[in-house]
This record gives sequence, C-alpha cells and structure tokens, in this order.
Amino acid sequence: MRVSELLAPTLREVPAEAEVISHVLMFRAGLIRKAASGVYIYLPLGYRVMKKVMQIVREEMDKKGGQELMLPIIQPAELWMESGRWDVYGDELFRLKDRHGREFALGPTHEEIITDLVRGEVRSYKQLPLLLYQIQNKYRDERRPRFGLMRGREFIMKDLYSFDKDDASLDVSYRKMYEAYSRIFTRCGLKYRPVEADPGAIGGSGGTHEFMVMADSGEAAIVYCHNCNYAANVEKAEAVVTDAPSGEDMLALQEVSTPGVRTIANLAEFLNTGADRLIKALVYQTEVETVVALVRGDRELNEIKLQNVLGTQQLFMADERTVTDLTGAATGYAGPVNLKGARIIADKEVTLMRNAVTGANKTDAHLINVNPGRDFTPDEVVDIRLVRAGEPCPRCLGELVEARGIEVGQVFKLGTKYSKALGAKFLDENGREQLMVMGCYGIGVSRTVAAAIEQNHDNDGIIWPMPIAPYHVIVVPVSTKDEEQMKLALNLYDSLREAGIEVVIDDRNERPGVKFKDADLIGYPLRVVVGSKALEEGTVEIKYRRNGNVHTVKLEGAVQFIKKIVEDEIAEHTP
RNA sequence: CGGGAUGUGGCUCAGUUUGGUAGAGCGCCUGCUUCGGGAGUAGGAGGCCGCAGGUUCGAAUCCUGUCAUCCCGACCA
Repeated sequence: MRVSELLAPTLREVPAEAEVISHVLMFRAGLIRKAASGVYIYLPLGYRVMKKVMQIVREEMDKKGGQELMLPIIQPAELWMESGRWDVYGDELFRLKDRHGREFALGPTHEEIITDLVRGEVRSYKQLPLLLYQIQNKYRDERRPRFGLMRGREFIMKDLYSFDKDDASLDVSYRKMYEAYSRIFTRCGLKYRPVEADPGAIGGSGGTHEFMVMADSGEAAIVYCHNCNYAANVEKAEAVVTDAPSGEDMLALQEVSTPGVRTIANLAEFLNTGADRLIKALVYQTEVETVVALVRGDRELNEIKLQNVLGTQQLFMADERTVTDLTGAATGYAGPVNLKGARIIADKEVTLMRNAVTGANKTDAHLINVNPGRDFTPDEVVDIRLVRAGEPCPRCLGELVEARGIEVGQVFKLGTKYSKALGAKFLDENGREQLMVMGCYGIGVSRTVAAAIEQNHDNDGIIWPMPIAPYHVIVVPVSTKDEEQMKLALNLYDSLREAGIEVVIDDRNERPGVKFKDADLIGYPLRVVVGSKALEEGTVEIKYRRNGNVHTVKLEGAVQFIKKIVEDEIAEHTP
C-alpha cells in the first residue's frame, strides 16, 4: 500500500471529545471516526487491526472445535419475551418496529437466537457437545457510552455458545474456552490475567472468569496473589479472616453521648480509638426488604457480595426517611443492638470483635462495649466486605496486590437458564428428555483493540504488538524527489511484499519529519528509512518502534533481516 | 436518570460580558525556496456561527424551546 493512496487522516491536535489515551490515539492516528455517541467508523487501518484480532480469535475457536456462523442482528421480540429478557433488559436494549408494527431488538448478545436455533435442530445426545460462535456487531444502548471503543453502543464481539449434555461435559467445554482465551490474548501480544469473577445479572450456575488486560486506566479493579496464581475481580475476591477471636473480657454495655458525630472517622477521633474497634452499620433497601449490613469500621462493604447474599439485583442505600423510621434516630446513629424491622447481615469479621462501638439508634449517641452474641445476634454471618491490597490470599495466605484491568473477555457457565426458558432439550442415552447445559464465552474485539493501545503506547503514539499491527513495516524514502532513492525504496517495498511482509511505503511528498511523526503515531512496529546512505553505502536503517533501537543493514540483506524480525516477533507471541 | 459544561471552516480555539453582519493557528489547493523528526514564503478555497422560534432597524452575541456532544455520578451480559 502506498501511503499517498491510503485513507489514514492523522491529526496533529488532540480532538476535544477524546479523553482516554486509546481513544485519542485511535482518532489521531486515523484509525476511527465517530458517527454518533458510542458508534464509530473503522477506517482502513483501524479495520485491519480489527480483522487481525478477529482472525486470531477465529483460529483459536476453530482449533477447539468451534463452528462459526452468522446470526441476525435484528431479532424478533417474541424470543426475548420467551426468555424473559424483553422486560428485564430495560433501556439498554435497542428496540425497533417494522412497518407492520412488529417489535424487534438489536442483539446485545445472542443467547436467545442461538438457543432457538439449537432447540429446533438438535435432538440427540449424539449431536452434543456443540460449540457455535459468531463475530459480529452487537448493540447496547449504554446509559453512558464513553472512552471511545472501550464502551460503545455498537461494538464487535465474538460470542461462542456451548451446548452440552451434562455438567461434566460443560466443564470440558469451559476448560477449552479458557485455554483458547489464554492463547488468544497471548497471541495478541497483551499482558492479561484471568480472574475469578462475579456472575452478575446473567445468572447461571458454576464458575466464571474474566480476562483482564492489565492497564491502569482499566475500569475493573482486581486483586491477585504474589505467591500463588489466585486472581479475582474485587467484586468477587474472598476475604480471609485470620484474626483470632479477641481474648478481651466483655465489659458492660454503655451508652455515650456523641453529639454531631456521624462518620466513622469522626467517631474514632471522638472516642480516641481505632476504626477497627467500630462496627459500621449500613442500611440498605431491596425491592422487598430493608437490611442492615455490618462491617468493621475500617472496612468497606462489597455491595455485589451483599446482593448475592440477598439474591437481588435491586439494592440501594436506604434513603434518610427509611433510616429514621427504622432506627428512630438521625442517619449516622444506626446500630444492631435492639434493632427491629430489618434483617441484620454481619460480615464474618464483626463476630470476632469485642467491646466494639456501634450507633445507639438514638440521635447523638453511640454504644460502647458492644459484644456480638451478647448484645445482638446477626441473622446471617457472611463475607460481605471488600478485599484490599495487603490482605491475605484466600488460597495460600500470601499477600494480595491490587491492580486495574480492562475486561476484554468472559467465560461463563450458564447452566440451564436459557435452555429451560426456551425449551432446548435432547434425548439422552436412556431415551429420556434432558435440558441442554449451556455456556457462553464472549470477547470484545473492538475493546481488545482499545485495550491493546492502552497497554502499548508512548508520547509519540501507538506501539502495536507485531501480531495485530495494521502493517508490519513502513518504508520511508527520505526524499521522494530523489529518483534514485525512490527507486531503491520502491524496489525494497516490492521485495518485502513478495516475501509476504505487510508493508506500506510512504511515498508522499512530505518532509521527512512529517513522515516520521505519522509513522510513530500510527505505530508500525518497524520503520525502514531509505536515505542518502542507501545510495552512497547501499544500506538502510531499520528502527524498532517499541524501543527505538536502530540497525543499519545492507540493502541486499534487508528483506531477510526484516522477515526474520517479523516472524520471530509473531512466533514469540505464539504459545 | 441526576449534576456540570460545550456546540463558530476538516482540527484546536478566539469573538458572546457591552448586539453593528465572522477571525487566528494548524490542515487543504497553487507557485517559489526548502528537505533525516510535524519548514519558510506569496497567493487561494472553504463557515445555514447545532437547529427552531422570539426580541430588535440589525442577532454568533439577548430570550425561549429543542437537539447533539463531552465530563462526574448512578448503572452496566
């Protein structure tokens, strides 16, 4: 490809609407343009990268026995009503009507339509397991699209759905996908980590892992162990209680006046004690009840864990009125002692506390020397707190480290949720009708591309890992007016193409500085400069984008030299 | 959905307070000079000032409505 003919409109300035680095760089490098909020045009270079990632995904899916198919984006509402998600999905589901007034959804995911297909076509255990996948645009009317391709309303996603005859077989399918995902992100040249995750609203039974590309700009917080390979989304990370029960003698319960003291920090200061001696009582509401969650004062509640304990998706901090009605006091003075009318859920750590401090359910008063078991009894004692760095690993008690990541993929055991709702059944060896056991496995392709940039860039622009670079090499003739130089450059370009290298030649009549800046911005892994030395000494300069290293090599050997680097770097990322 | 902000050539922005008929830099086109890290110079093209109403002799500027975009939060298979 000649750069003079390539539509790669680079920008010198930072577009006002872009915030995160991947968005800025994709915009500036001429990879994408915006069509509407959260909806993007992939320009030729951007689309080449997408296709590279899709191809890697495709190869690894096929290797595990996945079969690619194409599913409709426009899906009939009836199917969504059948699964119950027409109502549950809410405003996030793009909905439209045809000329007859029939309702449709733009697929945000494809469980319904694929289950519909399989229930109609698969009847026997002999046809299972079945692994079907598609790589297509998906649609979610996000409340707040942001960060460019990171959270769009239209995005490219690979979804594979597995259909198995039983849980054991599902485990095998799940394992296959887990391995395939590890290979995919390795092959893309990304630093990533599979982490244990919370299943969220998708429901389903069994485990789930998220694949996180490590980046400080990531939206997800994870913890992982220094010592073993435990890693989890903080939403899911298990808290370990290592403290032994305190040997302190229980003192007599006593009320103290604490006028105007409503926060944990103020209370600790006021009573001249540590936050770990306080019990934080948080009042929450669900659609059916009010609950009080207790955690140690120096800990944070993990709302996801609490949601799971309560079995609800609808969990809110109670409003002031609810708190006042429940406790008979202003907010900031809630406590578990003699509290009626709400379920009390205590974190495991709370039950180990002795002579603790809690709200007195009375404005301007707290209780000291509160002892769980003696002064109150929680309805449930469970792990409901947020795990932080420095805490012990739940597997090996090693030290946990916190990091941030971008969720680019998730593997998920669905169980029979959709097969049950949609009636996807088969006959087993005994001629008995069984529900298919399903799994779903997604990879955000466009998000992976954005994540790759978050992880691979510098002040000058993108630094593509070789396997997903739009082109491997850019040949830059210093002067296009120098006919001899151009000839050498074009010859080299042709030879590289013939050698199977993906190469562009910057034949624009621009000053060298402009071409170098653009090459750095776009992030071609290798840059070959054909300048005066090519004529005088018969050498060209090969520069690595990643580390800036320069090699001067003879023209004759240049193709071999480059081919080796390209192949080696791709091989290096092939597990 | 709540809060905040912004819409002026392709991009970044000034002009709006105090109404008088649209500017700069970059980019683009042409010529000349330049040519190893975003050149210089001369000339040129390009703008329903987001949209719709209103006020006014006159609106980018004031008023009302509306749409879009971005940020923070809530939310998120």
